[in-house]
Amino acid sequence: MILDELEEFFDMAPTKRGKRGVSDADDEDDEYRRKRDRNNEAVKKSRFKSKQRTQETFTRVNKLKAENQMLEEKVKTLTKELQFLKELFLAHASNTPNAKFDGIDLDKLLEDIPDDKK
Amino acid sequence: MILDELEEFFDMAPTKRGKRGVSDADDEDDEYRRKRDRNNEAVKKSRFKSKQRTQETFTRVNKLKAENQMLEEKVKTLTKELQFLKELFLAHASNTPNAKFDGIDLDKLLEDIPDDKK
DNA sequence: GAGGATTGCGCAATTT
DNA sequence: AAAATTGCGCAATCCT
Repeated sequence: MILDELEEFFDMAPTKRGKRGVSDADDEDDEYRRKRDRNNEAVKKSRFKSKQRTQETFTRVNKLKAENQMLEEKVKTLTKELQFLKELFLAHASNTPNAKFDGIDLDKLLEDIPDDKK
Repeated sequence: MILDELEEFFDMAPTKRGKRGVSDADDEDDEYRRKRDRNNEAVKKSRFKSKQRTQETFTRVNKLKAENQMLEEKVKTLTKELQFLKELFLAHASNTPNAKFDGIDLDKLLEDIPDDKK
């Protein structure tokens, strides 16, 4: 612990601990510095990317939420439209018995359509 | 810069710089330490929460994606069903002219339903 | 203004 | 060997 602080104070490379004095082998100190600097850059870069991804994920959520609402609305509309048609259909069938509809259980027919087309 | 390192080495509180020597006033050093420890805990806590939120956001995206697919499927099904009904309707109307349908533009009627119900 | 919460930054270990 | 990722601590700053 204290050694670490001393290393920092004297700008020594921790990996070279004990191999040399303070005044010589500055190449290795320099190399250590270069290494640290490169890593610091890499860290910044990595964290930036990470933040970007997080931000994109938030954006994604909002897009999906909007899309979802649109779809819900569409389903609602289609369902109403379908309901209206069914009622119109049944009303007509009951008022004007017709060969085309005789013997057809409209309710069942209409219910079955979606399953048939799945 | 160098002062900071010395402070670290001697475990001095930066805010108390110059107010005292190294050997006395350990209360303040202790206070500094306690402060740092509390902050370190707060940092851990905060980062944990941050990770939690990120994770939840990812989960949210997946849920929404699934929900979206379900809704798309439903829309597709309803649309097909509706299309089928319209065709059946039109076929019947053309085959058996009826007072109930006379003068009604079925295509227009069917198209207009959704707008009416919006 | 004290104290927790966030955030940027650097170090070092680990991963790729 | 080098870059990317990750945990961690410090300090500045934000927020309450």
